Amino acid sequence: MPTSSSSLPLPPSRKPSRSVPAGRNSRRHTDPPQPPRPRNSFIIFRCEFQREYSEKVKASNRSPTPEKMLSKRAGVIWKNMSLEDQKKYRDAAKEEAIEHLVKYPDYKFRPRQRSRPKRRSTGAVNRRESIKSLMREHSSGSQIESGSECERPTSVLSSSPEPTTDDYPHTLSHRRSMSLPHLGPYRFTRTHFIEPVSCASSPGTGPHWSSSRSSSASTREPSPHLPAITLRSHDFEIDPGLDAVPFVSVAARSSTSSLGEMVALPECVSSEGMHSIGFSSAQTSPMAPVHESNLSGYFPAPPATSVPLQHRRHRSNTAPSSYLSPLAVVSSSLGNWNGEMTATAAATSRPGFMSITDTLADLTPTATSLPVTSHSTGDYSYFGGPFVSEPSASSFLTLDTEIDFDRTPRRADFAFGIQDLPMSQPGIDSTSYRPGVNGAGGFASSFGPSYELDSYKMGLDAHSITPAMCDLSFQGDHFDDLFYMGHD
DNA sequence: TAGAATGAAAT
DNA sequence: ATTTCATTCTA
Repeated sequence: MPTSSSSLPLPPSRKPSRSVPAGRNSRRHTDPPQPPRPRNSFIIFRCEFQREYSEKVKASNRSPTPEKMLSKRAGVIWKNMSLEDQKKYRDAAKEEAIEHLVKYPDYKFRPRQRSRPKRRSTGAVNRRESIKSLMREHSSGSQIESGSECERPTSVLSSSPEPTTDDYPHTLSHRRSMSLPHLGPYRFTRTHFIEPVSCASSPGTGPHWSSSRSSSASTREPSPHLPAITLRSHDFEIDPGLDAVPFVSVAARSSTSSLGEMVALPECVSSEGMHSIGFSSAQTSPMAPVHESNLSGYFPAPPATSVPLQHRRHRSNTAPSSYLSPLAVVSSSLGNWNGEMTATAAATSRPGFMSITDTLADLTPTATSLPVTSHSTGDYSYFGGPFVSEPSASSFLTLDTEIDFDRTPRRADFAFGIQDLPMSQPGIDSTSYRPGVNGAGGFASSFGPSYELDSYKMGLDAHSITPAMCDLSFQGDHFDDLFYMGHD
């Protein structure tokens, strides 16, 4: 096939500003820099789409940046695109692949292996065993024993002409989680309790792609005969599928957020930069929410005034963030950790708590088993009852907060002074929760002292982990999960 | 520097 | 079955 048919007018600025494409996963910075992978059809489309989009935005006076990123919308459009149109991009991708093959005959895709060892999904791990392993992991502190996640040097085949550079330092000293403080502010990583060891980023495997024409990949010419991307007006809307999105920005990605602060209801939050409540209709111009920069979360609309949440797309989650109760934290933690992603939407059972991440929401909510059901405020009755929703119902809720949901809450994560309180106090339990009157900081007085602990306990209960002892004495650094022994 | 999208390739 | 990484841009 003749490659060009270059009759179609190319957008003049063919070359994006990208000279070093380098995504964060890019292998560009590896020792012997490797050529990037050939783009797949969607990626090609996305590039075009983005270009088109920004042009349109520039031309018209649409909102500058309705979304942080266009990937999602590109995905929607891609899905709605006719197959023939898609095929054009697939062809383009194929072309690029061939080009790539010609250009880098020795290229081989070598994804780094940085994830933790996969869980036996069918393993049906005994809960007790799971707990023990949890204990092991925790008790080992920041040490991680298994070196299995090191990049295997084996990928350098013997066909490599040069002596392999793969004398890997098998040191585990360099961990990927350098940036992840153990005690500090939450970070959300979708790994698990313990950050995986990805050994010493040594990319090694030093083959040898003929480096003579190294940068040519960055001057990649998009295929000229791609179908024009037509952007319709709704492509500029905040969320075409969402008629009205009331959103509440709850505070505080402040790095100092403790769980205690996080449980604060938005209504309670009053410190500076803490919250804003607003309603935005996607039909109207996407006017900024009250504090755009602070917008961090979407509340589901109150049932009366909003669309049912049925039509949420699976992958759709623009919605920034939310804070979870400790209950949710522990639940999701245990869920993940168990390998059986039993998300609990328990957080939604409390007024003001937002839901679980979209990922978790994809899973079967188990909130019905949780004792926290009676906190309807009327305002957000959505949150009032047990959150039995279809999987997609809350999928627009996401959390990109700094919570590491895969980590068991530690002492430092809880509000000041909470660790000194007994586990249960008469009259003060999790159900005595009321929206605080003291604002965000007033955790103890607002929510009852044992709230978080109870919450934590309930999280465990929800997973049929019953406390052998309810003595949550804080020994060491984190909650003594060891006191909770599973039974089954 | 993470993360949003889909898909190809690898594990 | 699950992960990485192609791209780009923002916060």
